[in-house]
Amino acid sequence: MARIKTEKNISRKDVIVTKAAILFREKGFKAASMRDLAEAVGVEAASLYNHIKSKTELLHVICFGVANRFMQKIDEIESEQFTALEKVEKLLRFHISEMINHYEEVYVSDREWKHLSDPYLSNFQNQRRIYRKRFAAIIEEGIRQDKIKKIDAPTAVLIMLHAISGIESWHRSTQKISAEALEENMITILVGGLTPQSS
Amino acid sequence: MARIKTEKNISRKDVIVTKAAILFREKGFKAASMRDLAEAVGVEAASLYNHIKSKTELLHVICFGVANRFMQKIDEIESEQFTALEKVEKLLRFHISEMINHYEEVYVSDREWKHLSDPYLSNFQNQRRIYRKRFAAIIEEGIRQDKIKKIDAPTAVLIMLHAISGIESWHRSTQKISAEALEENMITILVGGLTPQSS
DNA sequence: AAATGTTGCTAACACACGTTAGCTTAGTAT
DNA sequence: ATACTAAGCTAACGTGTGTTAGCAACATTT
Repeated sequence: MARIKTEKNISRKDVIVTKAAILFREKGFKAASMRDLAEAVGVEAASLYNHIKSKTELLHVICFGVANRFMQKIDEIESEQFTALEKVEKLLRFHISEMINHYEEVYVSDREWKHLSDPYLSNFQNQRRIYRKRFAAIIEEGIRQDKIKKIDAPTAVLIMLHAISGIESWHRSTQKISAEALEENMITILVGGLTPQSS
Repeated sequence: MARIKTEKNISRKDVIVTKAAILFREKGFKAASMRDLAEAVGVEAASLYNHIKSKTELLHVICFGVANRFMQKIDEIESEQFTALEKVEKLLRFHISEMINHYEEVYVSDREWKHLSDPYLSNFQNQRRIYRKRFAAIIEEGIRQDKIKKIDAPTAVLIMLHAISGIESWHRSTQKISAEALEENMITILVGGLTPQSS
């Protein structure tokens, strides 16, 4: 009888969620089976149900865990006294570090949220829409103050968020540059693309 | 008995592939069933197999169709006499217009290629790797000529390709700006992020 | 009109999936 | 030691999946 190993302050459910994120990332939510997950955890499939309600619950936990962290961060940044451009940069750096350090969860939340079922699905989509609007509002503030190029703010948000999700490729790459170098390069290109001095 | 409607020069297989791309985009490859596809085409599931070999064949056709168009374009651009920055811009504009005009196929090729099976899978991954290296080489050429900022070229490629895949969100958005405006905004931000005058 | 290939249908297969029921064993508290 | 809960196991369920076999209807050529 194989027990799920736990350390202090880490419940068996947490272990399952973490392994699920890895699996969902590499195979996709639909293609990853509970039997796959069970094997990764070192247990029979049915045993998982002593700790979780359903496969979809795992997706809920992952997606909303990530979404909440981003919401909390934008709350924090909005309430502080920075220029619009500094706020954008701080937000970008947070996105980058989340993508680097919580790769699996962020990736899954980004790509697999479609498979949420409906009370959760529309909730998630709402949060996402609101987040992007708040991000766009910061950029528009910068435009009004002539600190950011006169561009379409929602488009800029869209570019940045997706650009950052490209870290996925970096993660799997064999010849990686360092995480710090990656972050600086991204900031250079993305913030550089916003500031008006250029061409 | 419901026949698949065809127009001139469009085979029944083409009709199926096109509908499959739409379905794979909105539900994901694994979640879209052959019965779903059959319904979309207006036929029974088994009848599809008079035109195609397997579900995976549909994914092959979609993915390699897209990949080949990009390969052909980069061949063309490399062989012409432009500055590195012009080449980058041309490539970006091609990506953008492909994403706008062949949304479903490009999106599926981008997100669902993982579900290819192995002779095709590694082939596809190879093509992708090569394409990105060639793109990066163009950027490095620009850096050597001091026309592009001293950044890590593979990172720049990664940012741009993923940024463009963000057009997905634009496509589903209700209050869209025009396709032309979208293209100009993206070029402004992305090319602006490369050129050295900024900050 | 006959013959032939094309395209569809129904029925069914084998299999993988998420999940439940019922039971056993391991750990914890009394 | 005893009782209780937590966590595992085996077996099995119902359902949905991709796909095949065999047959009927249509379209096209002879």
